[in-house]
Amino acid sequence: MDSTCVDTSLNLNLSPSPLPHTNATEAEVFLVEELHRLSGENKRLTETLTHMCVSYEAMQKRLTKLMNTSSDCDDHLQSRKRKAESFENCCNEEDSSLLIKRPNHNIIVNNHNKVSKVLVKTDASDNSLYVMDGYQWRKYGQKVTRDNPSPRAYFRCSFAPSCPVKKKVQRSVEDPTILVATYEGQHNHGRSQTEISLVSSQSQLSDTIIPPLVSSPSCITSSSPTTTTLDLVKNSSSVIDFDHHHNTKNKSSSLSPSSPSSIHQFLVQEMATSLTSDPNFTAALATAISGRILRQASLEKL
DNA sequence: CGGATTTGACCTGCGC
DNA sequence: GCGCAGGTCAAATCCG
Repeated sequence: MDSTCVDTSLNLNLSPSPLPHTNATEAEVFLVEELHRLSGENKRLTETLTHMCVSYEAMQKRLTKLMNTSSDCDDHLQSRKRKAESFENCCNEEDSSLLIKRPNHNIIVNNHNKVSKVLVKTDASDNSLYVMDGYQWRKYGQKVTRDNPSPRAYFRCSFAPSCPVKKKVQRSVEDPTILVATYEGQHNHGRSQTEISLVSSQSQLSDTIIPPLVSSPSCITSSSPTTTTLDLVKNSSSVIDFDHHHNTKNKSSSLSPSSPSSIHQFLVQEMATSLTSDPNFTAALATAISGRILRQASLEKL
């Protein structure tokens, strides 16, 4: 991760420069103060980013460790019964899978088996078994299982049979307001615009997770160590699109929905969330964007 | 009318 | 071999 960490320091030379004029004008004083302020802000952002890089590295190490030990979990998949037990164990023991927590949902990913589990908190009044995750699903069955009074719904990706992904949704025994969605396989296609719109509205309403989509965390980092705010803006656009997906088609984005890592996807989302919830970052982003727009407008005037 | 959902029947694998 | 339970199929039904 070190290689992908962004050095956002502006390397601003704040030492008193040998100005040609002996008396600094008011504008120059203002500019120096502004530079100081931006430098401080940039420092804070750099620290935040460094902290996130460290966290990511720790998670990456843990994931590697877990994947090495997941072969034990494979042995449990020999029989259906044991498979079910194994999955329950995976839900209960953090050591057998990666558990990622968010306010309204958790994701438990067993990468080795390409099975992931998403816990979605729903309203108590909501009896549906539908988890809006950005993909289009076709329900092909429902069954009441022995260990859970609530029925389990079976979904196939609507792109089947070309897309092999299946999903099972069942309410949690412990907490019926929690929907447990189990994903098997990985999508070999992206999401349609309508699906993206659904995600957008859904994420605003109930903060539902978007599962096995994929991206590399490097997409929010810069290849240039001297990249400044504008590059950050450029690179983060796809991340923000991932979260909000308004009306922009993002086919050329570095985010490839069919890449194979839901964990990376989630980490990107986490980073995007952290960044966009940081008032300093959003302020800097707004400044950069508005500055760019103003510059463009002034260039067009000329 | 076509696509999506529902739901009972059927299939399959496992444990005894 | 039988029963059980999870998973899938497909006809019926619903809905826009």
